[in-house]
Amino acid sequence: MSSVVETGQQAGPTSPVAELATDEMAAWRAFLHAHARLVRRLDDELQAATGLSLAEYDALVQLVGAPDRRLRMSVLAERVVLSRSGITRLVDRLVAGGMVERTACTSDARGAEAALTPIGVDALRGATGTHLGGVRRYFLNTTTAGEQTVIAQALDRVSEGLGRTQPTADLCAGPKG
Amino acid sequence: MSSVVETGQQAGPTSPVAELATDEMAAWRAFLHAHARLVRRLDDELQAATGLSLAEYDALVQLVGAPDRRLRMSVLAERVVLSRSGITRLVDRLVAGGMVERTACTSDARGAEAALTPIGVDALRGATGTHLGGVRRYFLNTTTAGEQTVIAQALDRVSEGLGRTQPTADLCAGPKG
DNA sequence: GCAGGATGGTTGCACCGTCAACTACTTTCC
DNA sequence: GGAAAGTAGTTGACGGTGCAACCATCCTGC
Repeated sequence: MSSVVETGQQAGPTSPVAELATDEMAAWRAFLHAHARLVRRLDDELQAATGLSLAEYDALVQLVGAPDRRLRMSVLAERVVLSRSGITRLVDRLVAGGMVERTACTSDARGAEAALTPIGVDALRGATGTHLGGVRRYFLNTTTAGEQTVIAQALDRVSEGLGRTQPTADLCAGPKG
Repeated sequence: MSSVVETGQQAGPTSPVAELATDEMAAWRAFLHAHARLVRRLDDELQAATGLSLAEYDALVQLVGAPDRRLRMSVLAERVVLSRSGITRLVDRLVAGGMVERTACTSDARGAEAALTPIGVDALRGATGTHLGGVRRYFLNTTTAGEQTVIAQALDRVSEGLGRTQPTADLCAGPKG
């Protein structure tokens, strides 16, 4: 994929995006592209089959795997990669659907916890088939086990790095002090 | 690895989605997670530095690489993985910023084209440094060349499959339909 | 050349997620 | 103990995106 860039009839001293065509960038663009399509498809299918969005499903998965099937709001937010307000709203929806209960945190009166209900467990169970089927069909069946291992390792490392690094702060005096 | 989805029952504290923990699913989860974090970071940095969102930047990149630096709306939509209405609005924003012009399509009066303006080229050139720097810092520097190659190949294959397959309709048709 | 159906693009509306501001509580430090 | 600072979560305002409806144009068959 490097249909990008050539055409440089105006490309003064430097073509503005020459580097986009490199192999490295191919990986990046493949990543972005595959994600967009994959998530769209999976989300559509899940929504059609169960009414759940991918994010909601993800939250249920996190909860079912948590001790006592409950998680602090902020922990859940971190796990599903959502802002605090985002998780508030997502949990609102799950609560409205009876899949989750919001309870006060015993050890910290500021805190709230989201707890999976039996309805939530059922919903998750129902959605899991659809979801895993989709992941398998569109992702796992198209890639080899070896590739999957590489992807998992490499991308975990990427996430790791991002979790800890600050925005750009010490590099260029970016936003967010 | 064993069964996949039969998820029959959820005995006691055991989760009904045990399969989510398999190696394959690890790849999928790493993929989702890395994407969420990476895109968030990159988008924030680009926005802070240039006022452009990642999607807008992507659209500019597509345009600069197109013949005559112009593209039909629908083609642009396909390339940046946006719906038709989404691309209409994105182009609206770029037009408002003077980076793009919307022109009628000479060969098809229904059609519209988005054409990059000199301002758009400048904006793109300015944004490219920030963007590539971010991609390099958070993605390329954290992964090896070999991993990048695997990722590019595997994920291109995934996109390929998704581009052609219809939603859930023809599961059997395979990625060639 | 015209009716009827396909296709390209925009608009109305609803949804989801963010940021900033706010409340309520906890922790720190004097 | 109490003020100040920090943290957890919610809310309001807002922006971006998709879907469905819509209009304009193109294409097909007669």
